[in-house]
Amino acid sequence: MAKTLPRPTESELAILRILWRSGPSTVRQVVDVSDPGTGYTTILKLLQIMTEKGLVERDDSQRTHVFAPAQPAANTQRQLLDDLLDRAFGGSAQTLVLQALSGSKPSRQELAELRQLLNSLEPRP
Amino acid sequence: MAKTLPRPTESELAILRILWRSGPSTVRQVVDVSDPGTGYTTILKLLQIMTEKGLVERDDSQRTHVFAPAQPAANTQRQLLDDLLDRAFGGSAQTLVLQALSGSKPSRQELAELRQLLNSLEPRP
DNA sequence: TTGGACCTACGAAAAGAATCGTATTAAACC
DNA sequence: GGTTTAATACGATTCTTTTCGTAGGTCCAA
Repeated sequence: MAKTLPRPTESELAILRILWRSGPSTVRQVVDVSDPGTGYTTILKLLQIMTEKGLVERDDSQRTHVFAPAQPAANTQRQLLDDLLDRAFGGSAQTLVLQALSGSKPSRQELAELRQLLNSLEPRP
Repeated sequence: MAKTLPRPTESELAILRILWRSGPSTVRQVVDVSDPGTGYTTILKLLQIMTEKGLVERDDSQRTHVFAPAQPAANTQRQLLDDLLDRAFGGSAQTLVLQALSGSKPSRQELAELRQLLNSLEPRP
């Protein structure tokens, strides 16, 4: 069963974003694409903590360990979204969607895709 | 000009939610609808901090002060949404919207409103 | 006019995050 | 073999957030 992981903190999320994009990475690799000025041991420590929390999985079969996200991006994103929904939007997904849409200037292309999504969601009799 | 306020912390947001729902309130009133077990001075202190940050406005013309949100809910929600968008979704509003929609089961009514919104967003020739 | 109820201010402890210095170990190189 | 290079582990420090105790002021009722 997929037990629910703790919500990643701000810096943890920054690292997860990198891992999602780059795939399994060593500390060095993460450092290389992180905000310049971030110390090596800082990121190492974070990855250690994240391993304890279960947010990432560590392959230590080689001397240089390799870290990978424990969950696909979509899962975590979903979790964060639900979370924000609860905390700030009173649980109304609609309000959230409206805000997201009304702010961005979606292209015609995006609008079309959204229409299609709406259609697919329409409850069919 | 409306300078941008700092992002509210978790507990600050909890209080904002109450103020958005109840309107301007005294400390006592906030306490009464907060999680039971939360101390009076805890909430008072939070409101003081929030006042400093500019998140709420305080009317101290009476002995018992009254606190009101500095921004309408929509503004802050918008800010939080943009923020999450950046931090977790790589800035793609569409991905976010898709996740939000595909998870909830929007009612026919909601779908209709969304369609209408889409129409209003359609770039007119 | 004093005692109790209720308010705000303030400081500080406790808990959680983020950052880094230092120690130690392992590999690689000469 | 011994030195340099590069990795992990760990503790300490700093910063932020949360929580609350205590002190001091104001109002009102007995």
